[in-house]
Amino acid sequence: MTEEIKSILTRIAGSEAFTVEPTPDQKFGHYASNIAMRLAGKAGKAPIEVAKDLREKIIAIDQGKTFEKIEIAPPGFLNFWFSKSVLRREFARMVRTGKKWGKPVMSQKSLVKSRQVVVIDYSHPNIAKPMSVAHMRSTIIGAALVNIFKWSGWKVIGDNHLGDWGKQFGVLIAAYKQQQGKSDKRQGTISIDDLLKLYVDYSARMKADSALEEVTRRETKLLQDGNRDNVKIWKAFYKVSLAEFKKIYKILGVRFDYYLGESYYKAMLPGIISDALDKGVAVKSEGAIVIPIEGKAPFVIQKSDEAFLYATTDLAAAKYRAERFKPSLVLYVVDNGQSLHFEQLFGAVAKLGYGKGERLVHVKFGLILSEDMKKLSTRAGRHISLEGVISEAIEKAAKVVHEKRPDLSIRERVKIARAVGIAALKFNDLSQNRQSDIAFRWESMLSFEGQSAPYIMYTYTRLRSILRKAKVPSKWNPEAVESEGDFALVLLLARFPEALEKARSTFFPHYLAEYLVALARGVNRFYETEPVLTADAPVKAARLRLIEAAGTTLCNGMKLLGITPLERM
RNA sequence: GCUCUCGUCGUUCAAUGGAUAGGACGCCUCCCUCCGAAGGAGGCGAUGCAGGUUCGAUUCCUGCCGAGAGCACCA
Repeated sequence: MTEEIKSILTRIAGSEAFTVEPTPDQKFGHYASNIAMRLAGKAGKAPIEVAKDLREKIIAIDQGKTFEKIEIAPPGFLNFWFSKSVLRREFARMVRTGKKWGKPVMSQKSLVKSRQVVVIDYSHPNIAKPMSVAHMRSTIIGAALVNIFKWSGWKVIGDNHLGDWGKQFGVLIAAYKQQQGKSDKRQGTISIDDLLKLYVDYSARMKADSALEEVTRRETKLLQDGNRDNVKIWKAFYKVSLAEFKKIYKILGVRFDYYLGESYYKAMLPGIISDALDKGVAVKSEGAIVIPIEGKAPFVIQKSDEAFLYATTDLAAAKYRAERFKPSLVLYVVDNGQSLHFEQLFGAVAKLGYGKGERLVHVKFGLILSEDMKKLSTRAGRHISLEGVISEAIEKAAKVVHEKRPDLSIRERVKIARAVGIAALKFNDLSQNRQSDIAFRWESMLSFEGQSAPYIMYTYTRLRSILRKAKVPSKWNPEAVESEGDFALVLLLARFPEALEKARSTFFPHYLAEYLVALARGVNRFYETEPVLTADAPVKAARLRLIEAAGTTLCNGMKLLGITPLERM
């Protein structure tokens, strides 16, 4: 509907930059434009005068077909009210589109031809460490972006770039070997928690004893050179960890197309170095090999002991992805703290000419901080396990469900608690601007009221409940919608495609989350004031259709954010 | 020291140049005779400080105060 206004304004005023947006208040109309204020400066006229002029021209062209009313508000806003016939047409279009409401319309042919490819690199936990709440953000934000891009018609490659290579394994292998040496207990099954303990203990001792640091460096190099013992130990750690991660992904409902971890690229690393040297992009410096980046610290791609770093791996991954997937867009869903690394990486990729024409974006997000706003870190032992958080969320949800719905079977209550707990957790993350840090607070993270996933889910179940009581008739007439409440809901539903597109193009899922909250609120208001089941037959038929459209939209929106819609709760 | 990010009701989060700064939690008042109160209606309540640009600034620029992150061989 924004487009409709934009095209009319463009026809009249040319290609001047202006905005058309939903109004902050119904009394300012349905949509408003700032075009008159934009044009006023150039025309040398008062914005109000320009607005008056535009209004006359639009009315002359439109003849009342599209707009019921156009008003001018100081200091020069043009406020538009769509005519009832346009709103009914839009409503009919939603009903016709059905479950695909919000999907961009594309013919099958143009879809195949123009289909864009995006690689989304997300989650990437470190092998041998339990996934923490910090990895959860990348996983949840990444998964939402995967869904949103897929729904928008893109070909999506979801890749889990596991941290399964590098110095941390030197630490672990050194720690592990030392422990083996001490107790002659044989290599039994090792859990991921054992690995964490090994890592934390050894790191602490390493701080006090620099000789241990040296051992670590040696073990890292041995692993990278393919030493049999070290590779064997590494493989065992890998297996244990991945099984653990997959358990959590299953609970979260997240799937990856690929698990191309850092180790996957190890054979390509020497080639990257020689390529960079051959192209004259990299130089030797202080014994290491670096790629200088203007205005920034140089990008070290080989250490002075000839070992590789994750910078090297990231370059190899960038090259590999460009060649294999030919994406037009690559998203790295990684926390803010690594901004410099990605600036360096993108600079280096450009110099090396990998993936020409593709856009690389660091989709950065804030850290999850502890309640005292300090950084959560594995090394400091302040680790909060993701599994613990998830089960606590589900437990808390279960308590509420048992209280509110003792009439349901235990089995169903368990199912509801699971869906609600996980949704609350995800939504807490997705409803916030991803770039800001968020404090780890149980109360807000597990909120079941107000601006939360359960609020949206609950709204949906109420819609479903109405639709269970009355079948949606196949015959209906959009002319039957008449009240302000009806039209307000139609307008709200009409904004879904725009909210979705904003979330997609900016890579900020919270635009979609916020929209869903607004829609849920609109729906709750709607059936507070507009009778559905008791309305006259034609109105009832139309309102049932409206309820159905709202339900579909909520359902689609929730699924995109990774929330499982429930029939009742 | 340098670079980047961020300071919004008591709390937490929105608002990337627009209208009376929006929601949620908490607190106060009211509402279950279409579905199901995990709901709805109303009230109280905020842009760190000082300048500047603009018709218009939470938003852009400068300085100060405060918080966080990063600054080549960790990931």
